[in-house]
Amino acid sequence: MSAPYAPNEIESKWQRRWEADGLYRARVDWDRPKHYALTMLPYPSGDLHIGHWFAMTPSDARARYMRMQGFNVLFPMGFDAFGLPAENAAIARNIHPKEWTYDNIERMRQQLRSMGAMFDWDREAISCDPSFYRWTEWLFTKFFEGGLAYRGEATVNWSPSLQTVLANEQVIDGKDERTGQPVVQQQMTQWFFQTTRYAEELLDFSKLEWPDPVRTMQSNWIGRSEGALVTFATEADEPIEIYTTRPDTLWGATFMVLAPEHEQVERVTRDEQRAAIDAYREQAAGATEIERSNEQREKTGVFTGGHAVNPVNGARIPIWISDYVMLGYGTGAIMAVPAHDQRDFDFARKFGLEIRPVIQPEGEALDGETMTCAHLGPGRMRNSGDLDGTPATEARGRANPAIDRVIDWLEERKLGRESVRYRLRDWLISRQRYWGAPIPMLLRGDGGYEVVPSEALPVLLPEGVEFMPGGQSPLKRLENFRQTTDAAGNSAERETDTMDTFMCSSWYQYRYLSPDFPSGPFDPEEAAYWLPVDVYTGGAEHAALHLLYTRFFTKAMRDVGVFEETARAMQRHDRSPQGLFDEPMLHLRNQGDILGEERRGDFVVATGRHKGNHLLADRIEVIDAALAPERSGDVVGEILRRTENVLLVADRSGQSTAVETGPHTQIEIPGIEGKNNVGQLRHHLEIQRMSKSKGNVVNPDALVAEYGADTVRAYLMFAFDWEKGGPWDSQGMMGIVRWLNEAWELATGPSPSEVGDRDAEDRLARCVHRCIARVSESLERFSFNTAVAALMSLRNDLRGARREAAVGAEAWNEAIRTLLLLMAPLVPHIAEELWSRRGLEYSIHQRRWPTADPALLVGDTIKLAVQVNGKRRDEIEVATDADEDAIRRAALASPKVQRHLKGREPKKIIVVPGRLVNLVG
RNA sequence: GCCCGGGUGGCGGAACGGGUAGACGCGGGCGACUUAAAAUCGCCUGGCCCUUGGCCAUGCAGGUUCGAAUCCUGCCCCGGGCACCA
Repeated sequence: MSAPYAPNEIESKWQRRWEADGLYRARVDWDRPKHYALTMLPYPSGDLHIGHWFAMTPSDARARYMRMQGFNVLFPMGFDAFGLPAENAAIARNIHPKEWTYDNIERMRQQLRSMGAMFDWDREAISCDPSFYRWTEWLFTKFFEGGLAYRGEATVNWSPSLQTVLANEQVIDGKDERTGQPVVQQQMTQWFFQTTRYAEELLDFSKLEWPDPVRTMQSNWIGRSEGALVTFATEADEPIEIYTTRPDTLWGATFMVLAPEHEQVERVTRDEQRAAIDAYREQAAGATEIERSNEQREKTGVFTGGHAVNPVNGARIPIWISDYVMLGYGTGAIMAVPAHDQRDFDFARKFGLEIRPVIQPEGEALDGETMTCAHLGPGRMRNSGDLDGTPATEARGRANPAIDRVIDWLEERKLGRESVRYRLRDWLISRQRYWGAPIPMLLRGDGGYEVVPSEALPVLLPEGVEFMPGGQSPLKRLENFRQTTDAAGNSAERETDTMDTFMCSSWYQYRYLSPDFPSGPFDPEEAAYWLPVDVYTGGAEHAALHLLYTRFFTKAMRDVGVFEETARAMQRHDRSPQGLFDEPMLHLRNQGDILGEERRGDFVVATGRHKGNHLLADRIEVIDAALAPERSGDVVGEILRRTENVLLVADRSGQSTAVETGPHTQIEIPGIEGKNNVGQLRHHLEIQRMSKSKGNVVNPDALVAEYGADTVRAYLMFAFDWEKGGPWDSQGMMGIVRWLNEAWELATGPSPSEVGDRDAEDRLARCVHRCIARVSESLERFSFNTAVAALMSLRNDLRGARREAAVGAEAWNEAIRTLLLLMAPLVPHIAEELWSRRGLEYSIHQRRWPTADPALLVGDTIKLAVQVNGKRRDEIEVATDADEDAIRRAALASPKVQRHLKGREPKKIIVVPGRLVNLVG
């Protein structure tokens, strides 16, 4: 009898051995095909959680599978280490952000090692390390020199609680996406990247194999629209340009609206309206995004007193201002067509402005006086001069005949021109915080900006600084940091803002290639071989942020020439660089989220006295829920929630009562000795996102200690659809425990028989080869749960074979050998241990993946379902190579089939090879 | 409101371009072993009925097809994203 499976002993042993042997070091080898597998790097927040395991261990299994398939696989890991939490910890606990960050990294590195993943730790990159951020800074200077980074004034999102500005992508519903704190709009001068220059290219996903939802989200975020720019003359002799996607409704424009911040407001406003306009502008400037949207879209606005002329029909129309027009989109000014735009309609109704229908729907006469909502559908143009009768469809842009004709009409008369606009804004990368890469720019005495030269990089983040409770960056007050000299030796002021941390994660995949490379962001020789990333895995929450930024970054790097040397290196190795630097990651897969487990709350009997509608409890006893009907008390039921000392208890009828406990309340929990307190009572846990405050987090370290890393890995892969995730189920782990225990016994035990039986061995070989095919195909398409299922099936087959005791040593050894190879990517430690115990050559992870023998995937005979009129009635067994005629005869020979045909001849017989035969009567 | 996903046993989930629905596992039931429990092993496990057989079943209602979880139309739920973008 051999020793039982003891995961904790074997796992650390193999982890040490693999590390000592450098088993997972990836080295350039032009004779082998490469595979760059990348999984999103963690932020070093403190501890690795189960979500990290769920993201990384299946990615590791896929990388290992590719390696066994013969690819030279690079699978690196690092830390996205700049960011606010470190700085907040510094303020709260008086620890330097650097110390906090590196302590966390040290702990998380150990936790990551416990996964048994094939991370190449020689390539580890940490974004807050000067050797890394030196090149983040350098890339900024390249972008600046290439005209892609600029300093500009814009309406930006200022977070008072974080004391910094944020990019549009980082603001959701007027709140900061990470903390949920409100954000205000302010005009500020900041550093930007010209992401908008790439809007069109970013909309092209043709080179990418990315999930549909991510592509849609990015497309929506970029928000391309086709329309026209039209200039309206005004009585103030101040022509105003507007952007519209509906030039076909120009004849229905009955007023204009400018954004309150629009610079021409000043000049079109007439004196009698100036006071009202100024008041409105002031109020709009102070409002947060939330306040603007909180008003239930009730339209507000003020008349400027000025008028414009509609260029298409000469109509005199009033000019208003309103905060429903955004300065940052289009030209910040619109023509209002209330008859065909709901927002304009609402505004016109509120302020009694004219509504003039110019698109006539089929069979219905629109009347501006009586309309109750804007008409947005198709129709024909009317009240539109020569263009009356042109059909307007629901299509957008030139695809709509009305829009198409009107744009041509405008261009012929020089009244306007076709224009494409995007919702996407330039990326605001300045942050008024300390813990980030300094922006390597100097403000000269003459007011111009210059870059810190490459030799002087990195601009080091000064360490001896004092943190203020408010969060203001200490860099601003650090005179010896600020005061410096420019290239000419004149005194200059250093930029004290740092860069958005999304900059670091936009290019980290390149630093991994050579994290110590001293003369560039990456070694072109490494890049020439490894780029681009073949498979990228991680959470879908980054769809519009990180994943859009990194695409922009790669294109920008390409355009400022960062990849030129890499391209030359590729050509030296006969690899064409054509198109290889257009996109960072070719294939993307998103895993879902693991949610908290549902748990019943304790069932309690509470007695005490009622006060109002709640109970002051003298005694609370936890009972078996099944006994509840037999017990009586003042309140009997399940604890739904606990807030401090107040329990919310729901009785059988669903009615809930607040039960208040005090120091004298006697609490009895069977199984917990001594005096119990209210904190030991368990409340109901709903399925929701895991968080410490909800008490529903699953700690992977504890699971690894109890079951071993392989079990945790396999369970995460087996229990969920990886792309979907779902609620944790602590009971399910036992299925994996049983599987691995039995695999251990099968592989360490003797073969079932001394002498083999041909038939039994043949049957087993078929099971093995079917398993090879299923596991391969599953891992190929990231279907980890079916890969584990196939391996469990093989375990069942092997169990059956052992019981039958008809398989000889040779066939058995071959089956076990293949089983271990197939298990290796998913559960690397136990596979290695069993491999070694069976005396096979180290390491299993360097062996080739088995291939399924097609001859063994099909038997001599095959079972076919027989349907009569599409309903399954019987099953027949025929020779695999039986022709249609033989199948027909066999089907007709079935008594069950004959009964259902009721003696009639079938009109038609459909034979689906390998599947079924359907007799239609 | 608009745009994406998705609704399959008690539960997690299978079912490659329409072809035997429910693989694999959890949970549950019965039995074996055991003084007992756990562990382990064996069998059963979508529902219903007139039970060597049959009927109904993939959110609901239709449709296309010899055949639909899969395709089409309409509706209902759930999850996510965007949200005065002119």
